[in-house]
Amino acid sequence: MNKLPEKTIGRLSEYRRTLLICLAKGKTHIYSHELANLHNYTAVQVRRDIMLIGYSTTLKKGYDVKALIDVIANIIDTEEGLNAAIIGVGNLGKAITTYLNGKRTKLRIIAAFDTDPEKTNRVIAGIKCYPMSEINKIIKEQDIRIGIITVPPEDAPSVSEILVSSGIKGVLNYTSTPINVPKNIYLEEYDMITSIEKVAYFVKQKK
Amino acid sequence: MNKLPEKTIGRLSEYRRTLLICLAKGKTHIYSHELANLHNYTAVQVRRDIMLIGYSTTLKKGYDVKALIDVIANIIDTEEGLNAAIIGVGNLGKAITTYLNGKRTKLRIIAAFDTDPEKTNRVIAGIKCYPMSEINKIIKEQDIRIGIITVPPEDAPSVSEILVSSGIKGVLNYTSTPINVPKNIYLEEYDMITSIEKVAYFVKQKK
DNA sequence: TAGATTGTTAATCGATTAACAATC
DNA sequence: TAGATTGTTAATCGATTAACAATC
Repeated sequence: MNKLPEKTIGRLSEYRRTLLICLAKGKTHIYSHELANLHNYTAVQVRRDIMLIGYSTTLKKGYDVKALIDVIANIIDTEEGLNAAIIGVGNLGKAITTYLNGKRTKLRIIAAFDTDPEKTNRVIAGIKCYPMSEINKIIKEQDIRIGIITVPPEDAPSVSEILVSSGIKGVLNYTSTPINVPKNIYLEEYDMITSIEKVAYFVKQKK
Repeated sequence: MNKLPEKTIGRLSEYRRTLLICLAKGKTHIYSHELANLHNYTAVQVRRDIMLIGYSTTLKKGYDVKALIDVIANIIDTEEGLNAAIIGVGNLGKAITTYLNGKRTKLRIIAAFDTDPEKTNRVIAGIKCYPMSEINKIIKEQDIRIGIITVPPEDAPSVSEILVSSGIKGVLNYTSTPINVPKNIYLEEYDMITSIEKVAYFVKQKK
């Protein structure tokens, strides 16, 4: 499966979550238009995404929910799972950890880091919190591939550097400071202020 | 200023934050390529965005930081500011409230809602937390235009319905359940699981 | 069969980038 | 002036959608 568009990957992840819920409800098959409606996408969009991953159904009774889940899992997940660490144990760090580790996914947050001595060397939100100085060591020892940055904005660049030099492969930056990473490292940035300001702009337009 | 692309609005919001930091550092002018580098965009992208908002500089010494901030503010902000409410006072709800109200923006989260009687009728993260049953009343009384949903995923659809019927104009959905709103209401959805799974996919590809 | 559905190509739409004239 | 920078159009790239043949 070579080079699926980033947008498609995002939607596949969303489809899977919906499909798992359908499965839990005992639904065995789902039409492209059903899946589309659940996500406010079009049926064509859904069919095209599914085409791209090489799955198809012989029946005209929709896609096999279980089979589709498996195909998506094959694309997104690795068999052994993937370890992640969270850097910055504030409200957001705790929210993400609790949320992600609550789901049964192939992704696990297995370590947290913070500078605050009140927080380090304790178990918070179910995972061990280490002092910042140990990032490099722990990442290597515990084979952590993904780093999630939830520190105050001014610390983002330095944290990002440490992560990169520790050999991390993917970075999720939740601070408002944009960061730079080498091309071979995958970076995703998200800032809430931007989202909220976008909403504000469109609300303003509508008046 | 009619109908700027959504992507441009997002970037303008990001530029502004960077520009404010530049201003605080005493920087009065900034080149398109400087602003671009700070965000991993291209200089053309920056110039084009700025062109679209109708700002231009006579100098060849870069954009006037202060002037550009004002132009962006004119586009995104409303003079009186905009009130928002957060629905669901868990870790994520608290994180967003603290983060947003910490910044000096024209957006204020002025009310929180939760079903948990332990939380209601108290002040949490600096704002009053009301029981869910009062959403309609408070939204109208306090002229709240934006609703931010951070409840458990299964409650998202019902919360969204209440918000819509209370006359909200913009919704930010941070749960993993996609929701539907009428066309005249602006909706932005963000789910962390999807982001992290995207990172996971690309990390996997790179192996 | 008629109607509904899928899979896929081609057309369209939107966003980014290349190219370049104008200007300091 | 030469070099750097901006503003803007045109070209390109990528993503979505329209159209439709095939099939149950």
